[in-house]
Amino acid sequence: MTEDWTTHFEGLRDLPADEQALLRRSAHAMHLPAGRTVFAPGQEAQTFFLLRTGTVRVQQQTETGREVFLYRVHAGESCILTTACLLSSEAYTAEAITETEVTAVAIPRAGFEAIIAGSAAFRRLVFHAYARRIADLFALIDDILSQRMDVRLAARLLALADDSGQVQATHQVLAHELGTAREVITRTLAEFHRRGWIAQARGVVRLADPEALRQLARGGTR
Amino acid sequence: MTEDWTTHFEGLRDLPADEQALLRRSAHAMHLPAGRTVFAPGQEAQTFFLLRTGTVRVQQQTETGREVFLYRVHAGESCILTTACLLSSEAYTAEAITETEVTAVAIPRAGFEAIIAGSAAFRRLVFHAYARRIADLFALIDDILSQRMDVRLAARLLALADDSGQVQATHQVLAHELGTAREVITRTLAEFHRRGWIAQARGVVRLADPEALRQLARGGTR
DNA sequence: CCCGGCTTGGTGACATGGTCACCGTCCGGC
DNA sequence: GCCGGACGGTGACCATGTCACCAAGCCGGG
Repeated sequence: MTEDWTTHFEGLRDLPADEQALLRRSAHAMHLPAGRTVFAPGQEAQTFFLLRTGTVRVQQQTETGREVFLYRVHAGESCILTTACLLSSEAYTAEAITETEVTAVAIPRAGFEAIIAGSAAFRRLVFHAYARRIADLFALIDDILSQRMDVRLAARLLALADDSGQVQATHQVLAHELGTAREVITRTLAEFHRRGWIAQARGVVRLADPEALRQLARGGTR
Repeated sequence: MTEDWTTHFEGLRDLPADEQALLRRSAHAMHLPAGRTVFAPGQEAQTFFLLRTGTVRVQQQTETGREVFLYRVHAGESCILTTACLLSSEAYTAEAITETEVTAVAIPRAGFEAIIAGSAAFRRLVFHAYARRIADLFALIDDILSQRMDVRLAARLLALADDSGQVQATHQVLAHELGTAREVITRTLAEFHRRGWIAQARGVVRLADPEALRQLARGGTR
């Protein structure tokens, strides 16, 4: 790894030269295809990751076999579950799967601990991510408890829509994202359709009245 | 603070003398009565806490005004939300309330950062707690999504029972702990009673058949 | 081209949980 | 003893989750 990848990560650019050198000595590049399992429940964390391109989905299996979407790791971020497991020497409780092709910087356990100890800036980078994700998790709990699938679905449709106002996703995928059943999505979309807010085709939802959806997502008024 | 309180915390006892001295210079004792707010949403974290005695309840308000119980901080522990907010300079998103009389060690922001930077053992103490709590949060999400109030209630009753198999709690309190409504608790307890698993009195639940409850809590078989 | 299997979506029946409204009972303070 | 508030019980109703089953489109093999 000869390239100076540290410049790709905000917060690492301004590191003192010796700390950047420490990073570069420990790290190596990683490349994964889409759909690959990054870690699975029960494994011990051995490597710290900084994502350069692509996205990774982190989800948990409940005892009843359901999959709960926890969060998504984007480019420039690290995975807090990995951080947690590395620092506490506990096994993973969730699984991570690449959603797209992924390139990342990998730092083995020993190197990670050395850098955490030696670099205040690196600590800040890691724990800022940590704190933000904790807030995300709280928001997720909030979201789950607030029920109201119509509100949650409206918000998710708006978030997933492309520039032309289309969402490329099957009911099944949407259900999975929101942690609910396909039938519920089907029913809720049917209701949206009755109101003229969306048009549907196989695997596609077209937002006909984004403003109405936005109002539902914001206000929660039905 | 002349007393050597560092011996009260596992993981701090074996600290090098200079790091212990650093700790003692920064810290001061705190004492709070029961029912006091420790922090509230929107506040900036200014002080790190290590709990010596008592318990603190951390909960979040949803937009709909509901309170979600997140976790409890026990003696010997620290509050991860505080750690997160201190390290990332973000405001609290939840509130903390003392459940009992509480004594704690308080370390102001500047001192905290100095110790984090200077002491590997202290880092380990803080981040172990951090990782464990993340796992707790995942378990909480799991718990919420698994539905089945009877299973969750059975588990909570067993956890809250004293030596004589009694739980001192009103239906309202139990509902609050599990993030549900009082009526649901009433209904579920009535069902447990019908099966002879518990006996009820005002403000008290006596576990008549803990084994049956344990089996429900474990197996999930109704 | 047809066939069969798979994916996607639609639907009704039912169980559970959350919410609302209202009531009876118990307890402690005055 | 009276009264207000806390506590518990109950029925009605709605939203969601689950199950079972079906229909329509898509695709690849023969």
